[in-house]
Amino acid sequence: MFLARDRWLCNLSTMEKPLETIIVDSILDAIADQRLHAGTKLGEQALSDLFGCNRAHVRRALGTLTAYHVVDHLPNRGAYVATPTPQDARDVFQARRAIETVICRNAVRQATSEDIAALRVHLAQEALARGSGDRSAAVRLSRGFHLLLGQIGRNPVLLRYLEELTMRSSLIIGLYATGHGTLCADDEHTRITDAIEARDMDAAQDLLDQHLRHIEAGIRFGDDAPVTGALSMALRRDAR
Amino acid sequence: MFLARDRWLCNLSTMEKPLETIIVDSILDAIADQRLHAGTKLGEQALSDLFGCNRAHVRRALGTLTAYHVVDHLPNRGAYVATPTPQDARDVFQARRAIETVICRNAVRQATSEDIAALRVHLAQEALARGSGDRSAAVRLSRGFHLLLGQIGRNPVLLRYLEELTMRSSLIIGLYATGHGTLCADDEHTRITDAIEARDMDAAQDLLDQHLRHIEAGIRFGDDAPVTGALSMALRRDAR
DNA sequence: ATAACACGAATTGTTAACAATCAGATAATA
DNA sequence: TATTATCTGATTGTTAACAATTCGTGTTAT
Repeated sequence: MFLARDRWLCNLSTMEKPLETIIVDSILDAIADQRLHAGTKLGEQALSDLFGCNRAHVRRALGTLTAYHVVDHLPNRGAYVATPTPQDARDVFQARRAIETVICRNAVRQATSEDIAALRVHLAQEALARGSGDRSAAVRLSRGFHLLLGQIGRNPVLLRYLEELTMRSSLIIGLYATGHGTLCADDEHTRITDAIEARDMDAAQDLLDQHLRHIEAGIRFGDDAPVTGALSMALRRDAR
Repeated sequence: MFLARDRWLCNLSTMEKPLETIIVDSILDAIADQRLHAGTKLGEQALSDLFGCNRAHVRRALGTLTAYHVVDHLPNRGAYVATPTPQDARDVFQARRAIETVICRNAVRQATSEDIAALRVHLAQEALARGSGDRSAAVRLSRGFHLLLGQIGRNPVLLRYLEELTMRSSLIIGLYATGHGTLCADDEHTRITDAIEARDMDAAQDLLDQHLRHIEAGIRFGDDAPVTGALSMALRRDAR
């Protein structure tokens, strides 16, 4: 039984992403960068115009985003960027601890020297973004560190869940973040990398668990003011 | 901001499920019951005829099943029931251990007496199905035990992942199961329930972890013979 | 006999038109 | 004035027709 792998490899050379993927990633990036705020309506016509494509494509993209629980789909009313409740936030972070601790142990077990090097490069980028005060890049790179860990862990199932959970975390942090405290986790990433390089499984796991608890502790619940942002403005990725 | 909850409650009285959900659940049940085997083609026209509906509905249903990783979607070729590799199986079971151990601790912490009673009822049903030699019911109820545990844990995020993972597990067991050994876990369910009732968190977690390892150990890799089954025959749920 | 090729049938992917539903505004009534 | 009813524009949901690709079969050439 032959899969369509040759076709994928062929397309990889030209990097022609399928249209739906482009839409999904654009919206996901906009949410991660907090250019799209919770509660923003994602109209089908508006998105069709923005991406110059058919409404059916937008519809499928919104479907997968709904499956990610990153947008809420209200029947006959349309799709809106999800507004996670405080309870949602607790559930998401508990799930992250459950999944990322295992990912972390996998990473310690299987990290190659190239993987460690990639982590160091990423840490440097994080430090750079931090130094230049680019909050948007800092958020994206912070998420990227966890995703990189997930790739090193080499369990696609856990990696996929991690992608979804970090995405929802971005939304949550965007909603409830206190001005500081939520992003001051730079040295924690460094310490986790050190533990991985030292092959200290328990230490790495503990550090990651504590790291996630710190992030969660930096969230202020209570006043939920879902700020509605403009759609076309948020989706242009000039700032990148 | 008002959600469409009233509408849902209204529809709950008449139990009018949305069409797509019916299709998804039918296929999922057929896979869980092993009436649909790995590799079976899920043609859009065939499904449209079977469910007497539009092809677009089938298309969406197949899309969500693809998101579940329960069917593989090959561009321009159609949808097939997924054929998990041995590596997939290992990844899935590692993810299950990561998630279900946390679910189990939640269950110990939050189980009410009604929850315990529900577990006991379920155990009785399992014993009954086992006694009558109904393998299909045994598989479904075995999965149901884990899902019930997930509901008691009261973390919707973890519960959703568990639903997907148990579904994929059904596929895996259907593919690689040795005749016996994979279903002889009845008393393990009982012992887990006992530990939950005794509020012994560590014991419950250990029992569940060992339970999952036993299931995984009962899988024979090596000879993958994806048996293709007939579609219309598999989807009729007379045997239920 | 086997491999390569071509053609037709069947299946998937895309698009646009149509129907149904909802939000907001306007008007009517107590 | 506040409330309800109705109407209109806009948005979502559905359907069917059309285009593109693939699969199986039969043919031909080596």
